[in-house]
Amino acid sequence: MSEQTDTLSQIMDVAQQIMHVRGYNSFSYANISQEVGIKKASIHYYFPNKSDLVREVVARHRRWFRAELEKIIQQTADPRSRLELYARLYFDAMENGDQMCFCGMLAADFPTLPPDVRAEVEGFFADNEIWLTRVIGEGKAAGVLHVTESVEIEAQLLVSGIEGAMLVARTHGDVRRFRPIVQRLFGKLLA
Amino acid sequence: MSEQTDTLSQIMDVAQQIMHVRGYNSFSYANISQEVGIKKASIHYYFPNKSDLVREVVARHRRWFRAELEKIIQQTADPRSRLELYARLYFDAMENGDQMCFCGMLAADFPTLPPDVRAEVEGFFADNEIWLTRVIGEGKAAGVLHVTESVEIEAQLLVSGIEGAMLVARTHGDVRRFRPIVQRLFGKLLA
DNA sequence: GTCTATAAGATGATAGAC
DNA sequence: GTCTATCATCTTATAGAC
Repeated sequence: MSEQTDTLSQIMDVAQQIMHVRGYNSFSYANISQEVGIKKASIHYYFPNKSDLVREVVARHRRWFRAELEKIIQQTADPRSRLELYARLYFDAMENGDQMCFCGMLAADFPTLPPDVRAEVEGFFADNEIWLTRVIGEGKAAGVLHVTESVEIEAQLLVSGIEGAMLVARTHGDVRRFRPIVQRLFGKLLA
Repeated sequence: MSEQTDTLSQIMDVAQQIMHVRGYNSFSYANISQEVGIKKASIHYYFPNKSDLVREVVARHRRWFRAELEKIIQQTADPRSRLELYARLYFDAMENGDQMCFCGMLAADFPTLPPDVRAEVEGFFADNEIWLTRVIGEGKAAGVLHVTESVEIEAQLLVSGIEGAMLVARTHGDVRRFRPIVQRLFGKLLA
């Protein structure tokens, strides 16, 4: 049951870990080689080229995140609680040592990404926006959320605010700045 | 009066232009060499190493942006108008073809930046936040802005929201998404 | 100031042995 | 599957001629 993680997964894990901090353009096969303990050439056996590796890593992350969103739907039917659990997803990540959203990092590298990787990164944000649009729409209909204008714009603002708060907080070297900003962002909707 | 731009300025201009799109780690002396029409070695005459060049470019951008903020202060005393002109600064940049904030781009590269460059990038966001804190504070005191809690958090939310809106909009390949999100962001304050 | 020449290292990627 | 060996290319940077 608790079998040793296979090489393929290890490569993907390390790739994600390094990319999460340094971005697409400053992580290399040499970095992975060192961390995993295999030679560069062996990585090419699993992933012929860099875009294959990165595409798979982003797609996996996207699937994981979508599953988290689905868990929230199962957990509670209240739109307000759903939004709170959504925000907690990001709070937890930041408090676990993340200093950025993995896909937010790749968004910055967007012009230099291979096309198939770009599609996955865009998809991640689309997943977020679609889910939030649904939840906010239901909250508006039920009269439990304070939404005056477009539900879509409201959803996009939440995603933007979260991503920007991470990006800027890191330049100040203080991830604790993240939480109060995001709480204020959601507060206007929950007020 | 209209003397040909000197080589030093040309190097800085091209460096900023490329970095603005591709970030710190995927622009090179070779790129600049090609655009400006001088050899790589000549760039080192002006800027001994890459961090010197980038630090100067970011510092120059920061000075320019601070001057823009000062212009707004001179132009109107009304906090609401000042916020509108501040937002217009970013709207104009986006409509002029920018797809990201120059310092937002470097914020993503933060862990890989030389220390002196980091300080300038952080300074840019600090400049924004300090200016907004002042304007929002005055608007709150005058009773012309809708601020219920911390003025500082409100200022930080505006900066975060703007930066994130650019970052996410670009992944969707549609800069037109930027304006309505930012209008909504400011709308909650101006309502 | 600008050039040629060159360095030492990293990059993604391939061929072929074991 | 993993390795050694090798590749062409790119990276920042320096020495020294003009």
